[in-house]
Amino acid sequence: MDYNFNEIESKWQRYWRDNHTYRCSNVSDKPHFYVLDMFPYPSGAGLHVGHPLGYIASDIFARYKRLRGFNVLHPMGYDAYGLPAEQYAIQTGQHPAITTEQNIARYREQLDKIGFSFDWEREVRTCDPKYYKWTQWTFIQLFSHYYDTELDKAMPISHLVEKLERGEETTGDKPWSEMTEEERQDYLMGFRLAYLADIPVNWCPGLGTVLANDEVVNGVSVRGGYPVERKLMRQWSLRITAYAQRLVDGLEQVDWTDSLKEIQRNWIGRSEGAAVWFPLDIKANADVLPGAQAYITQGMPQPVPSFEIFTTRPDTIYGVTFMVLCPEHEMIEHITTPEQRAEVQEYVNWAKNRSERERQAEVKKVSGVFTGAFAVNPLTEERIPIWVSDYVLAGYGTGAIMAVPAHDSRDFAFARHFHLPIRQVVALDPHNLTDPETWEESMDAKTGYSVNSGFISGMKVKDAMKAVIDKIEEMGIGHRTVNYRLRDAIFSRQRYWGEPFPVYYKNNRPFVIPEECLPLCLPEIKDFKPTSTGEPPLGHATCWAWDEQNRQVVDNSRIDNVTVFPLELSTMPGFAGSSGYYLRYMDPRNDEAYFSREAAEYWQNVDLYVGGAEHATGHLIYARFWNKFLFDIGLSVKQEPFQKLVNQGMIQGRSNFVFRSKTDNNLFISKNIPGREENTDPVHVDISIVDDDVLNIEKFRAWMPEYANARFELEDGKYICGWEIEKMSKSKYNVHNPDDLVARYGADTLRLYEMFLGPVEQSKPWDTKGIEGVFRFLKKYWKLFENRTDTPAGKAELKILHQTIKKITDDIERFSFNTAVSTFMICVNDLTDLKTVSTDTLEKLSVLLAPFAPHIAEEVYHQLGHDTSVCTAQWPVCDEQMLVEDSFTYPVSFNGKMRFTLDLPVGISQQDAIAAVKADGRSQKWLEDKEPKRIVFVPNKIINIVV
RNA sequence: GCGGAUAUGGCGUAAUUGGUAGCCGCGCUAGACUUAGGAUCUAGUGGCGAAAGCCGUAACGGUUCGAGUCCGUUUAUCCGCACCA
Repeated sequence: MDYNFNEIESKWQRYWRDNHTYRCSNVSDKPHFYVLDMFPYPSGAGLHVGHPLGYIASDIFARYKRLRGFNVLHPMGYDAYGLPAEQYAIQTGQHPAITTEQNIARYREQLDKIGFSFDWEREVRTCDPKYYKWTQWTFIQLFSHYYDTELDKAMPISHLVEKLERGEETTGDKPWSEMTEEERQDYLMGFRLAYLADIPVNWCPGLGTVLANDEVVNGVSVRGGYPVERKLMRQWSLRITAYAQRLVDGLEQVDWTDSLKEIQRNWIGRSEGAAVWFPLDIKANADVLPGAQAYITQGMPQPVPSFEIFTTRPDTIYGVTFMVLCPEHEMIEHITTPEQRAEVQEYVNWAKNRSERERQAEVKKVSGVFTGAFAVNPLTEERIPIWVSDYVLAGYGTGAIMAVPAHDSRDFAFARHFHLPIRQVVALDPHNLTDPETWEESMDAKTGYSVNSGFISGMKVKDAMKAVIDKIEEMGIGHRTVNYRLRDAIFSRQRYWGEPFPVYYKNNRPFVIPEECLPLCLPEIKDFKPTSTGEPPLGHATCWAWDEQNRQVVDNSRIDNVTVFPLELSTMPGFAGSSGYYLRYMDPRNDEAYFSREAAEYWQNVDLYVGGAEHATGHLIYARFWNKFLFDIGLSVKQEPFQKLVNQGMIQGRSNFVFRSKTDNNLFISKNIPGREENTDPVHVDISIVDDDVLNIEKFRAWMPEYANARFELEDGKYICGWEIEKMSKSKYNVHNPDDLVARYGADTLRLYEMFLGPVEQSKPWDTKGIEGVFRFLKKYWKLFENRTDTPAGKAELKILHQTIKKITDDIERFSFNTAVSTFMICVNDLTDLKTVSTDTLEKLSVLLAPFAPHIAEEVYHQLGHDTSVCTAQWPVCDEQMLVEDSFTYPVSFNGKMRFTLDLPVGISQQDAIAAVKADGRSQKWLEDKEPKRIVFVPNKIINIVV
């Protein structure tokens, strides 16, 4: 009988479902293991062959761990909130919930065909109220906590209030006791981990929403590619910056690739340095001081208005020749001299109205303006001019810098452009200085010695840094500090299809609804566009007000701002739902809590997380932050959520193009015809109507109406298409669908082939050609099984089996699934050479193969007489005795060059081995009767003789 | 510009971690079986050479008895960040 994968696969998929084979319990004596995939956003395009790559790898590992006796949690769910379904709703009016539901059904159907071992009873969907109840709950907790820098953890906001009441903590301008209730609320808002504030945001008019930093690349939105502008808006944010240090430190604990850790470190961008106060030169600025009086810094030795700068190079403070403020700096208007006012005003306005994209595109252009004001270098008491320029960013440090043009390339370019002085204060050779005015570039490296620098002259850069910081701390004009590039995460989206905020507004101030009233369900609306007044889509909801007394959502008409208040109109961003889903899988049906303490204690954290590296600065940072917060408030039991992380590579597509004439829309010119390049434009063509880059002309004409009358200029009677490796996408017509491959070769072949393509971590273009090879392997395995014998295995057979057990086990542990598939092929080839194979060997082999090709393994296992699933079998153990050799074939080399091989008994001594080499006739040619100068003998490795 | 990674036959890749480079598969060549196609099977397949042999892991150099593997310099490709003071 032939290998009938269709029958086998549908039979066992049904069996696994009916028998709940992959159901996983939270109660078990077995050791636990948690294997997680990044849950997908169910897009309308369905799965292509790239999506299952990571799922197959994690499925193999999960199945392997089960066979090794672990209780394995291997769940799957859907990241169901997202922009595409909502954009589709705007275009068609179809409710995103319906679109999402349909897409999920399609995903599930496709996933089921591949034979994954997910415990579907634990499925979660981020758009399910039973799930997002806990997303909202976490938001309430974030709102009700602040970061206590002394305890270095999140604490209830009431803890801060108590400290303020006891006077252990001071508020600055106005004491807590004198504040009104509203002033107190506003003050506390500056500490809450989820807070509302006017902040510059990435506003995307094309999508009608704000976006987080990781959702914007090169000034345009990741989704849709619309331009993004800077805008000041009142928005919810998460104070992720409070966790910056812990997010850096935590990277030491986890088993991730160095490159991914490095990406996160860069994103967090920790830099050590100093904060220094530069006082204004009061004499020079006499006429501009009045408004600046408000900037007298607390704790300064003299009550002089000053501004704070941040520097990583305190050692260069003697080289400061000017200061620069960012255009948004609030002190500009108070210090600018009347003569400079018009010019400064104009510059600030120009900078403000520049789009983010323009600013980034013109980074190399130097611009700026002098304020007319001067500051005093606190160490040299020198008078230094204050400038404004947009190369200083408002969002980093204090938005003000001390410029050291000799040792900072940006300051250097600025100084050159405006003819400001450049003073060298660091030199590799202190006795051999050159005139900085002749330099072509600044000397930025943190090496060498300080020069022209008062008390630090002659010190090494590193020592000088420390000395300067010590000095400014002693003088009370600054201190040692750490700055992070990481920004707080903007948490509001002016969108419909997301989690509603459990927030209502009383006197314009936000209040959270009581936890017991969750979930606050997303209201129905008919129009998914922003309202005519520019409010988010939830502005269309008619029943979206909070009755404080009766604790329920009521009709908008009842809003009186006494007992009934308006609810928040923004919704949460995509990362809200995905930041804690891995925890919910541990206890997904719990209605009393996010997840029980027992479940968390049992599963701890994710042992193996598989997914794409594109989430490095998004999901993988947010989830770590989320988890650390839940750890602080006693829910999560581990600081780091994902112990080991494997990034699967991206499967790219190979697109085909036809070349359409620029002058004649119906004419297509074959690739290699001279002049084709100048006279045509490439147009994507569906890869299914191209074979080996040769276009099927009939199918092309039938493909789309606009091509019905296409004419062609052929070469050798064929139309040759162009090709390119691109991202696999529906719009590029280069998608390979897993369903087609499953129908043609079966799921087991698809699984094996995806693994066989190469290391899981590597990106590569999809190429279906080689799939026949693994299909052939399964057919050979099946044939082997049909020709089995009941006689016990011989020595040769046992050796092959145990070699395979050893190698496969090792390959899986190393996550090297491509070599594992090769190992299987070698094994089956070797066994085929033996003519017959024992049932015992086949049974063990079926267990080894079960993680990779579960359907055929299950069929073989059952036909060999088992009535339980191969998933519950025991992983075979390698009997090392079987692999012991009595002789080893030594490569014998002379002067490092291999000359011949020699079979010698295992365990032979060096003396005997050398004697054997000398006795061998072939060695005479190389020895030439000379005594060897040196002999290298590595048992079971090599014999090398140096003559 | 800064940071990270990668580089091996016509192609995807492998190499017990410093010990016979090219396993396994695709493709290709020849043959067997078939009316034919498909499927299957056998043999061959890094380059040069009739052969012995020589050369060969992006390039150059180094360490070593021995380097794809370790070190240095360079080149190319991919990814991340990008006025972050």
